[in-house]
Amino acid sequence: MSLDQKIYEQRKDKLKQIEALGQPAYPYKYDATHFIPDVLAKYSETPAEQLENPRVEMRVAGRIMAVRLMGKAGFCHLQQGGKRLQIYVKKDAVGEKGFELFRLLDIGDHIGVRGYLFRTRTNELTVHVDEITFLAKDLLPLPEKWHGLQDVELRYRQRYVDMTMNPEVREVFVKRAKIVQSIRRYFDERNFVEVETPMMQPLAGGAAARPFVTHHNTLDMDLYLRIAPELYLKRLVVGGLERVYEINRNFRNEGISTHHNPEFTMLEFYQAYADYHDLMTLSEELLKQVALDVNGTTISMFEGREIEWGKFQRLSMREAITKYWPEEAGAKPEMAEFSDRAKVEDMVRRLQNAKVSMPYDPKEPTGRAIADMFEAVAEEHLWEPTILYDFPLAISPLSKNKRDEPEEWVERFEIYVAGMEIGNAFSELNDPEEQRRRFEQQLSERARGDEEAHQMDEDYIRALSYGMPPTGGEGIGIDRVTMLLTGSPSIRDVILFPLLRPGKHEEEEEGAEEQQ
RNA sequence: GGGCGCGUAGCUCAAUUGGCAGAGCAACUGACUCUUAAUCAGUAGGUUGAAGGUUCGAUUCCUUCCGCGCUCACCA
Repeated sequence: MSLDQKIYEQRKDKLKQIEALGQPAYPYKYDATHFIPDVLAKYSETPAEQLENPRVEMRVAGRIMAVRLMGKAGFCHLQQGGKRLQIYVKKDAVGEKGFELFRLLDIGDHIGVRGYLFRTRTNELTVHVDEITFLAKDLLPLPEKWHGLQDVELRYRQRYVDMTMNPEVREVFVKRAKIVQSIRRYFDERNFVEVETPMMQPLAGGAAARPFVTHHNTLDMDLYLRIAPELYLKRLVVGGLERVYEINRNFRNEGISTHHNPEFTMLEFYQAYADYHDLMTLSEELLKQVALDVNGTTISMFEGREIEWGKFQRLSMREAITKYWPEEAGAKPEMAEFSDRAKVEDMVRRLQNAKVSMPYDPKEPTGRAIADMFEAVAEEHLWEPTILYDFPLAISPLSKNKRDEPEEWVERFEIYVAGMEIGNAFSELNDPEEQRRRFEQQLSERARGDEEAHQMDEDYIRALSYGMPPTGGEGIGIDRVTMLLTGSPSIRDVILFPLLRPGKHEEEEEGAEEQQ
């Protein structure tokens, strides 16, 4: 028998003994009068004399996280809401049976206690218990009390243990909830309507990514998990929801890294009668507000460096390439050179000669080469919140042409913080005929082997043909914003149950199923 | 997918050049009515991720596989 099983059996036996004392093994409820974090907040400064007269009576519940038993009395720490409150259990106070129960408790058990607040000799706020109510047994041993659960894989697989042992994990997810709450409030206050659009789509559009495929049995049709809600949300703008937003999951069949999880949460919003300049202002205001709501300050720490959310820099893609152009690649390019294919090819060659690693395919459009140059040269330097604007048309099939340079450029920007892309926005293309040409261009990219190129979406073109007002649209990655605002270095630290390979246990079960 | 690293008791970690697989916590028994990583005395707990190879002898060296982490590529 393994140790785990042995402890499991021992504790089941203790549970029987607890029942024999007249306590139900799995009672239905406990009427607590106080919540432990509130008790700590309210009485942490109250001096001992003041707690004596009048006594602060209460019932509190929690999970036992530490036990110090000394013969006929003992101390425990009870954990609730990520905080711990000490309780003092004395045989004289809880009686023979009560103390018998106390001795049968293990670290990890849930109990409720009735008593009053006092301060110990070391001045720790403590509940003086006169009655213990058993609430639930922990049959499996919790990790070591001092180091907690460190194994990263186990932390993700058994998040319930991780959150019990590591209160800072709980904090991250509480903050994540606040981030979403803050975003909702921002848009609700501005008359945006929150909607939910299909996650299973016959065509996976609205972004450049490989989709997951699934199948509907009754209709006998393949469906794709959405890579973006974009095209559906714009159909809604056509239909008269002039301000609309959605916060939900996207699924992309791509690699997994510290910055990528196959399912991730995205905010997308569309505002009729706005262009990308309006969205730049909105984005700055939104992100500053969210930082304030969540952390109470516009400064957050990430990888040991400060991020100031109150101040954004704005750079065009061409400016960024020029600004961070490496010395080894020769003279910085002039603005005009970006419109000349031969000059752009020369820039790529100079970068590659300077040992800057970047992909380049001479058959691809000039615009893609420019975007790749940006990623190779500038992206990592964009630590302070940056609005990077004006993108090549070739990589932006859904954006409106830039009004003063319509041939090669579109009105699109991305938001970068700590070298990470967290947002993408543009003046939405609403000319159905131009949209059809863009899709056709994408189809030829697809034929060339680009699996991520956009597909033709006839119904979307039909929707645009009914007339979409001028509209600005934007997507913001909630997971990455959460990383930045909570100082979490990996996206897996801000996703409760990140995708992992099946563990040993699941593999065995799977094997058993296959044999049936 | 490529490169680097890791996997030892439930948890956190040791183990000299290849030479009897250990500690702390958790668990169990006992003592202890203000402890706080409680203390003290004792007990139990291992297919060293898996399979194979080299060797008198493998946690240690080699091969393959599995899982995880970091990193590069792709992506947001």
